[in-house]
Amino acid sequence: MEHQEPAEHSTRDKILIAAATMLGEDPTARLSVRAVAARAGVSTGSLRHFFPTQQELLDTVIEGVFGWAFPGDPIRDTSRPAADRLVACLQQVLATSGTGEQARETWRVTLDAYVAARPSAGSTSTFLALEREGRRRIEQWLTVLTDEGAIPPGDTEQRARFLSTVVDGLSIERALPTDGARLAAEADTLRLAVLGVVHDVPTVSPDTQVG
Amino acid sequence: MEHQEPAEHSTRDKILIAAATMLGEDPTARLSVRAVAARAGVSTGSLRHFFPTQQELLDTVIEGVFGWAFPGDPIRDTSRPAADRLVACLQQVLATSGTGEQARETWRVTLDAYVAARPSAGSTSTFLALEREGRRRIEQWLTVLTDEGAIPPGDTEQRARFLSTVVDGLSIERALPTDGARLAAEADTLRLAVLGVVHDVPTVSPDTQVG
DNA sequence: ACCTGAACACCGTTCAAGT
DNA sequence: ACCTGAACACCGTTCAAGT
Repeated sequence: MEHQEPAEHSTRDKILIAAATMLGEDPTARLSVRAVAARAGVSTGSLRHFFPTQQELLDTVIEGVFGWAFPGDPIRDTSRPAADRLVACLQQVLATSGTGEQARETWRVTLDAYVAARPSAGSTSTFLALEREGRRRIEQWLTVLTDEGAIPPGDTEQRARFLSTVVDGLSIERALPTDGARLAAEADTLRLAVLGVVHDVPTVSPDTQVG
Repeated sequence: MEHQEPAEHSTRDKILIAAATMLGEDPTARLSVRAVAARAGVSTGSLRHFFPTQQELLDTVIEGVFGWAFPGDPIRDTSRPAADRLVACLQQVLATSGTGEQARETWRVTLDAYVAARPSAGSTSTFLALEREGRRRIEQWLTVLTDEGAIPPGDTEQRARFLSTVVDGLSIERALPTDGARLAAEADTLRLAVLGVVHDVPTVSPDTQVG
């Protein structure tokens, strides 16, 4: 493999690196235009030139952070049933929570930042951006399965939100005390969750149907 | 029942009513100090006097919105669809988590006890007992609906575990930062969860059907 | 095309001053 | 105790002006 000298970072890269560094140093950091621009050594106007909106900057940074996590996902392995593949993808997400002491540490950090004290407005928006990115990932999986016809068309955003909540629940339960049965139950729970999303049969009787 | 003249709303009430109205008109509305104060016809300083922090105002308003909901256990109210009843019961469970500062306090206590340090064997068994009791309650609801024929026979314990996880997920999300959309999404998420439990149509192709 | 920095219209919070 | 409104230190976005 060849090695390349860094030469000179582009302004855009400097901005992204500054923002990512700040996030690394403090996950609750508020990535304001002025703070990031100063850290990157560029003007706010320059930052705006590459990232016309603060949301775009945040999304780009967080997308990058998420990107380093999952290499291949099994969503397009059509030799397996759609539900199985979706379960496998969610298991990958859940795997980042770790287990036992690692799971506790993960939640300790999160809760120190957001629950122990009332979070600042800045750290809140960072958290929401992270959360949104996680949902976006699930939405992509759902879209793949919908295109396949494995999932009936419907509100993808809402379904992603639901699955995201299930993963949150399993994740916090990993950090709490547990008996032996719980670990085995995880896969079943994910299967039931996916069932809520995959099937398309109305459960209400036709005459009580909502308009 | 007696009727009472509104007489005069207190300043505090005027503020809450203004904020709730704005939220009703537009769930994504930004409830800024100045906007709410103007709508209520009071000064920003006066608003701050009753709600020292913007977060406190928001929490109080949202708590109120959540509050107007559940008196008794609706599981046997056969005039409603089974799925609706189960959703209502789960909303009751979720309601005990509280919202805003109360939700944070609930989780703070739980996590201090079980996550901050590795818990003792004694506290662990207490926790597990509480958890088991919560699941048992959900199992009873599921049994009622199964007896009715509204839910196909199946592993009730597993289903209760799943629903319990969903409630856990929603509960921890109540303690974490949130945008306005989450409130509306809670009911939808519970509905999707119940969907995973209520329907009885196999999602696998008939030839792979379980006997 | 890239970059600057001032200007604009906001924001949440604080606080001296009134009643 | 309740209420006012100015002031402070921020924020995201816009934009004329430079290179």
